[in-house]
Amino acid sequence: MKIASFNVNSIRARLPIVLNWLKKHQPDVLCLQETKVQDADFPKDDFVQSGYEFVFKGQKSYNGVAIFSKDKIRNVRYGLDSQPSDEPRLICAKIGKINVVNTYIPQGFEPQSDKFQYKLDWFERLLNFFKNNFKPTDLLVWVGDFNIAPEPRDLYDPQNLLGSVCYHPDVQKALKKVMDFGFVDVFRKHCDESGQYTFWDYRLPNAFKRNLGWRLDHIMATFPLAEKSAACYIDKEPRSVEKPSDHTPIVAEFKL
DNA sequence: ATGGTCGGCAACCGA
Repeated sequence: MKIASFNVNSIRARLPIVLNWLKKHQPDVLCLQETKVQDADFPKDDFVQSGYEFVFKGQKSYNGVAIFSKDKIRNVRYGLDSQPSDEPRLICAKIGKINVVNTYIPQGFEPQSDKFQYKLDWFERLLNFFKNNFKPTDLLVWVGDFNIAPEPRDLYDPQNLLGSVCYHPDVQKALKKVMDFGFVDVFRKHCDESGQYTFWDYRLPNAFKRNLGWRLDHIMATFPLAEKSAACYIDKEPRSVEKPSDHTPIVAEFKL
């Protein structure tokens, strides 16, 4: 079972990249974030030949999530179970034996803002979502753009960037509380190296070339599922084509 | 070298 997560920064702008990536890697499940399209305009027709079924929830301009799967997608739910439910930020579904939760967590703008508090609250509401709907013993995978680099080795300049919205003590605490539900960072189970990033800011000149990045996209699994993980890696190849997303896919393989 | 991020969507917002 190969499952991947990719913040595409507009599914329409990234159509060829996503189609090629599916064809080449043949993941069982691909979770997307920042599709940036309302449901009526989702490019369904471009995926009918792909061999995948898919579910999605979006809005005009911002946010938006989708799940592609070879296997049947069951028990689909959108959004948190508290208000505001933020449907374009969370899809939950069951695929095979696995429960999949795909999240696009709020970025937080800046630490002294309402949006930052909203981000912190979002982690807390997500923890309640997990508590209400799952047990730590379930086969559950939580993936997506979390907008947090968990540790110093997960961003290019931890000393100078400490306190920014995606590398902030309050967000680290918020993430840890959710992890304490019973999640394992699958990437870190398989790789100790620093400099392994999934995001490079467009605004920083030659950020990718200089590897000035952040590890913001994650695959977390409950212990019984993490035990079955065989590999986890970041695929930087989609950064080498024309018009790349600012993020790149992360992939995990499970022996089920 | 006379530039200097993207995408959406139509003036700026969000990342």
